[in-house]
Amino acid sequence: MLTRIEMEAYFREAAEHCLPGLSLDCVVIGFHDTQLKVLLLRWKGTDEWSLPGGFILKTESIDAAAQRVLTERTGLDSIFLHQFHVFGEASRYDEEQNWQRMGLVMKPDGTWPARTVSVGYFALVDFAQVKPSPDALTDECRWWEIATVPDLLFDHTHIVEVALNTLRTQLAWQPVGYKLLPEKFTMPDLQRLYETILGRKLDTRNFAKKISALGVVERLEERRTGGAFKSPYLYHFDRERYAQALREGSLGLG
Amino acid sequence: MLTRIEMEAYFREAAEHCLPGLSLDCVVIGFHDTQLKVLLLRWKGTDEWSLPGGFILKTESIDAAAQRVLTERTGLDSIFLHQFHVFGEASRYDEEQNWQRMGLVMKPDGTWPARTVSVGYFALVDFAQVKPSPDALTDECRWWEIATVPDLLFDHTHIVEVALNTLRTQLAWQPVGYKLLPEKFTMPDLQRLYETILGRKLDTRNFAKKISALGVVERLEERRTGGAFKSPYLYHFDRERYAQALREGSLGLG
DNA sequence: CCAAAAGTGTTTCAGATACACCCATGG
DNA sequence: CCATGGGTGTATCTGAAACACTTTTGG
Repeated sequence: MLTRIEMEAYFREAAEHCLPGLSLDCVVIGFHDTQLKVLLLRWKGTDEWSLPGGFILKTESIDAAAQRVLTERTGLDSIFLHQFHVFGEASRYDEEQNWQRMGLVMKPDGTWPARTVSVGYFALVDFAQVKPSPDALTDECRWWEIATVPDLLFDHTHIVEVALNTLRTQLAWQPVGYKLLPEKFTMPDLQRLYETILGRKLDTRNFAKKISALGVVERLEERRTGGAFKSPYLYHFDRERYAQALREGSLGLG
Repeated sequence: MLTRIEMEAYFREAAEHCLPGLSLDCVVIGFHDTQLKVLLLRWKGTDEWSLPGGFILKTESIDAAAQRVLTERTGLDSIFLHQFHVFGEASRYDEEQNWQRMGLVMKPDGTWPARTVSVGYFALVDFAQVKPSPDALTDECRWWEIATVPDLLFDHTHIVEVALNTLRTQLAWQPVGYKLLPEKFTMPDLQRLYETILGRKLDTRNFAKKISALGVVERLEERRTGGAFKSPYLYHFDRERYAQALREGSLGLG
């Protein structure tokens, strides 16, 4: 449980160096084991989870702040980030209940932290490269399957929903495959990824045909061995052609 | 030119009732005479133009604030608004030059107004319904053709660019026709609108065929008379089917 | 040898594109 | 009567969807 001392130090620090009333929250998305995952933090001494987020330094751009926050949480240093929405409902921080769930105590003057507007980012990361680490206010940082995410603090459940919706509708213009898959991947990997995001099955032959026709991937001699059953070929993206397909919005697939 | 008194009153007012460091700017888009137009304000006693914008009351959601700001500028009271991006570069308000262009004088302590983060909205409105009116700090409020928009204050030129790009890439999911055209319109009106946004000519027969196939419009008995040449039929949108086509993203048209 | 995933081509259909002429209207 | 934009149908092509069997591998 957070002590009053810890909480006060945290907010004093933020008030001094950061923009007032503005924060950011990141929906970090990874893909593993045919599932989309999202990175969540658990608040000290509680069972309450929230998105990784933070404040913006007075001399820092919001994009840079998001990078900084995520570098600390994931150990990665050049993360694909996309700002997707601002959450500015007057009520989003109004409820005392949320602060109590976090294990925060009231400020000495009997009030709770004031209304904050939050800028939402989604990050697309290679699951395998991330080393999740909690911060001073949280006990744990780990991946959750999208389908099993618990009820989050504040409006974070809503923020996750909006992020996923945005990802779906912008599938054609976002580097989903490029950023979520490792350097080398198999055609079934890529297909599972699209199926998961779109929420429906795709035809194997048509999928392979379309991806090949776009020329965004190159097949390697290598195969992935060690799994059960027939060993699939490995592929990697052709950086140039992938970028071009994104510009033209031809990676929507349906 | 704005006096120090006026400026001070304005910022004192804002500081007292509004969220600090946060503003919003609106790219109000209309369509007239085969051209997209944007609504701009001219600052008192200067030739400098900017987007209509404002601050967010402490108890108000950002969306509500945008509605409020635009109601005052356009005379409309239920405007289609879409939040599309947050502009949070640390440098966007840094340059004294911008404040000087606006005709603002330095604050008494020798500083300029501090960094502000701005939430960008685009509004789609029926050109004919708008009654542009300036506010206390501006002399004039009027439509500009997109192609002839002058160099705007701060990063507003950039904001307009981002708004138009967003409009183009989200064409399939935004109620562009429904909101930009009047109640009754002709097929050529609708086609010109799409051509303008997409930046290319479309085939008349194919366009009419596709729109009809989607069933989003209904042809009226009435024709538009008074123009030169053959009188075109009038149409109106089928509200239900239009909404459905938007949900399915089938109004992209190529 | 069996179970399960990987890999591969052809046919069919729908939607997109290309294309040209007559009509109505105001000046 | 003429200049200009409005209105309409068909043939063709391209890309999407439907569809099944053989191969490989570990257990």
